Amino acid sequence: MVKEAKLYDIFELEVSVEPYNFKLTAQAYNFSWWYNGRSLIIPLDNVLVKIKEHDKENTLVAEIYSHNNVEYNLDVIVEETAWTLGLHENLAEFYDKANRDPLLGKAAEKLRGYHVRTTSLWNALLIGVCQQNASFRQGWRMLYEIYRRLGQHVMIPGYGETLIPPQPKTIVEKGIEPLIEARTGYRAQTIYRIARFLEETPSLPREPWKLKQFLLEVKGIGEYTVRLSLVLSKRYYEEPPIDRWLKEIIIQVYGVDKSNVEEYYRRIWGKWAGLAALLTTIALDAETLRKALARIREGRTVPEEKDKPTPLTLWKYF
DNA sequence: TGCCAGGCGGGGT
DNA sequence: ACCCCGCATGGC
Repeated sequence: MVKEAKLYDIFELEVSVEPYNFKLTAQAYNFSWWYNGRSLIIPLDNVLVKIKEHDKENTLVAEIYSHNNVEYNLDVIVEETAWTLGLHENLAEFYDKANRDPLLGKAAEKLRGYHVRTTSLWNALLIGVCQQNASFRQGWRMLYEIYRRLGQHVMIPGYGETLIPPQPKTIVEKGIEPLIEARTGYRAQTIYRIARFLEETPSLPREPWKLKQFLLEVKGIGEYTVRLSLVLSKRYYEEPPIDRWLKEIIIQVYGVDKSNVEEYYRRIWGKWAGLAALLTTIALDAETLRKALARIREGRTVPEEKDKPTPLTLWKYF
């Protein structure tokens, strides 16, 4: 039985940073539950926020929905929505730098204005774990199966079916079996441990570097997963998530020795390293390493039209 | 059909 | 600070 959400409130948001591209921000690494080509759904703690572009330039219109009677503070919802979309984040310096980069130069033009659309730390960790030792497509399928089985399906008028993603509490209650059924393999144990850890830890450190040390205590969370999760949930870009895939790309593109990859990458990107890493996956359609390297050699370093899911078209398939 | 994929931990040296 | 292996699963 799928519940229907009701409209509670409407507000507008001004896009005051330049560059900013709503479409790219909304569609990248998203599922059809939360993006349909026009509207973006952001599931917040108690409500669902539906956002689309206004006829007026640099303006977004947002509607607040809920499937049960909730109390909420409008100011808090507005602030959380603006944070999720990165409406106060100025990436002009990043895109200017990226324009001059041999790998990201072309993509920086096409994707200019893309911002990280943040998600909760818990969701970000889930994304990271599903990417472990799997292809992009396998990882996102796992995530899709987890959400589909354990999330709460809700109808939004004028949108269709959306989903409130499962919280750690749900995972703890239902145990690892649904995670195994979602074909997560040995990652199921890690996901379960993360859920229990977050349930049992009442307050986490605010500073990213300290938070990182906490999270690394959980068996199954390593450097890559924790860094990616901090990029996706906190916009903490200082420490780039470099996996086997990006490492080999860096070695070949910049001609650095394998022992200096991270040091080099952090030197050229500075405080934008994590964002550059993420943009690289979008630029190359998250192709597996062999194909990604071939595309770089051919100079095809911008997203292409595909008949299969890519970071920008995931929402058309799942 | 055995590899291998956007990792990780545990074990070695 | 390295190197190596096993690990669920799915796709060549």
